Amino acid sequence: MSNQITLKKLANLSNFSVSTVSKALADSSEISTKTKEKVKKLAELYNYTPNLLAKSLKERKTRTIGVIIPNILAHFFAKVLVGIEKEAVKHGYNIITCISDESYDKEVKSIQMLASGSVDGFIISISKETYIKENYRHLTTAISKNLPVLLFDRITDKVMCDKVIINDFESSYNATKSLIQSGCQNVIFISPINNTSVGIERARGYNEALKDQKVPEAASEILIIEDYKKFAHNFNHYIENNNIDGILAADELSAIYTMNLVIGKGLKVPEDISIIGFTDGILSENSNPPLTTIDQHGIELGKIATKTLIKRLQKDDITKDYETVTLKTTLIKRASSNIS
Amino acid sequence: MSNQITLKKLANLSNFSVSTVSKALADSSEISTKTKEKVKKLAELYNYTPNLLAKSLKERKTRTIGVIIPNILAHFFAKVLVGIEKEAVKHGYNIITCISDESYDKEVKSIQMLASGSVDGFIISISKETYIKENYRHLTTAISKNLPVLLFDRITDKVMCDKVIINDFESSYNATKSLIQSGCQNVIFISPINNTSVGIERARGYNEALKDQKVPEAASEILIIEDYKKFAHNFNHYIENNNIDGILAADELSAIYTMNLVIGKGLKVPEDISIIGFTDGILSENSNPPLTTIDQHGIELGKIATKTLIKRLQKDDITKDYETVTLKTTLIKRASSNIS
DNA sequence: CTGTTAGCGCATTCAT
DNA sequence: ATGAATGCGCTAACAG
Repeated sequence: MSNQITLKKLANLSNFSVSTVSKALADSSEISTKTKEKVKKLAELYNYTPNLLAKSLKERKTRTIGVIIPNILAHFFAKVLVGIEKEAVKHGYNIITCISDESYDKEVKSIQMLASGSVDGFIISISKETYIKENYRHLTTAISKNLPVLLFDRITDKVMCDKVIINDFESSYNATKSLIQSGCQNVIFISPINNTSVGIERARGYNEALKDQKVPEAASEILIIEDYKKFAHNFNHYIENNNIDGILAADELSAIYTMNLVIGKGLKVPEDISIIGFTDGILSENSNPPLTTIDQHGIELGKIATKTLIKRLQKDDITKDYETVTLKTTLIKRASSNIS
Repeated sequence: MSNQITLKKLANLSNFSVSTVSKALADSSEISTKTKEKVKKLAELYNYTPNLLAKSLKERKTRTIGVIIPNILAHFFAKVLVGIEKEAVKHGYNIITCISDESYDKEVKSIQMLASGSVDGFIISISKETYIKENYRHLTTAISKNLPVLLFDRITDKVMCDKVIINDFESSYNATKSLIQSGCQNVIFISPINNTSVGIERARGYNEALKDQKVPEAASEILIIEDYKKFAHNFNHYIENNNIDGILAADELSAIYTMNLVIGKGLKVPEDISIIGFTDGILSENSNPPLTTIDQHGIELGKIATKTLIKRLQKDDITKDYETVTLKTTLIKRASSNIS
């Protein structure tokens, strides 16, 4: 740490006691105006800033939020992080960010570490591996230690807490419906997030829409991406043998990646195949053709998540009246589809 | 904070004193094996984890690094952050991330806040606005408080500290040279980071290469991007009146954005115009055509920055033998250019 | 109005 | 081998 100026030093310099200095700086009504002025001037002069660690220890709260994100390179999560950071700063909170990298172990370790006094609560999106292990004890443990948890986007029913999500089912349902109404007969669904809550809901929306639209003998196929290289191989094969004219992808990268495969095959987008993706990120905006996409409003989501958590932090009883906020997405029409 | 289990509670439960428990858990040679066993078992049972805040306060170090980044939505910075986080965790450090959003005020405030006991040192990339204000006092102040600062990518001569950069001049020089050698006669340079150290070096590399290659009557033009919308307007105009056949862009987004403008004008890439960008990100890889780009090895850069800072943190005298690490970039040839 | 005292949770020096 | 006492920097109850 550092050669910091402390209350003690200020006390020595001013010939007041430590507590008087402390109160003076806090503008306590107990202290005379003269003393306050003197002390404040001195503090200014020496550029005093209170040691936040000591303050946190004393007050038993840190004004810091722990954020656990699966992958910062996905534009959606980066956007959410921007929103979280902005809103946190606005309320005088700091954030400590950990990247789980889709690993259960890293998620657990990060939470354990931060739960040892470093944060007042958590904002978390669950890693893929955690869904596979189906073990959410690290989350419930945190809550039982009085550290509120807010889950966003990738959530689970197994943990009782505040949640902020988007209307995944509906968004997916509507996008699929739009594709069909624009003339697509054979729409497939592509997902690299198959086992997350989000992936499941989006797949369900796709399936329901197909059912409701009753296209005779329509394709109904969900292609899972685990490894992009392998997927490219399989997809190229698939597209030769199947008469596809519409694709809904569960995230941004998979949409763009698939679009490039389609174009690479000599097919035209959207003339031969219409494509819609999720997340309105930098990729969708700048692809060629630009991608029709479902804007998840990541920054807004991050802000709301943070607001909700901070509200929770200010409550006495942390385990009551949990709320689940569901944000509405926006379909942004661009040249990769013909939907109206 | 929380209903944490503390040394004190463990002491009560075990009928040992706080200090004995503390020593036992630290495996001190002063304590008998039996006592150690008892205490450790109890600690395990109650899931004891030391309060890091108290530990930090006591030991006067936090094992936390403050990271200040201009914009997390730029893929390069996101990659660096991944590297920083990975390396930090590896050494038992946490990171607190602040996004300056290219604002001087936010940069200053973040550093002030974190300098009040929350971190042991900083990893920073300077905001655009800070370059304009030319005020780096917040950085030198941190250093004088014994909080080491490491600058990466966007650096300044005005602050003495460790630095990690890439060979911007050389990379830009070589890219320009490659374009010319591939047959380009009129190469322009496009930069949205005009007033940063990085932007200046890259522009210098471009200019030097033009000079050395001695193309007769070659174009030599640097287009600055401040607002993308305005730039689009100007560029469309520019390209109608100038016979351009090569573009070097100072970052990834500007490269892709410009490429789309070019294509929108009905020109072919790379047949009519070759394009090279900086940063090997998700955009370059998935654009159409894929972008020839200068890989800055962001993740690696982040790791090295973190390693360097941690090394510094372990030194006694923090103000000696500063080092500047310069990483070599890699030119990745893709279809947006014809370079060999 | 100001100062003394105590305590947040921990590590550590100094008794015993 | 164990425990008491001290202090990291701060706030706050209590005393004067």
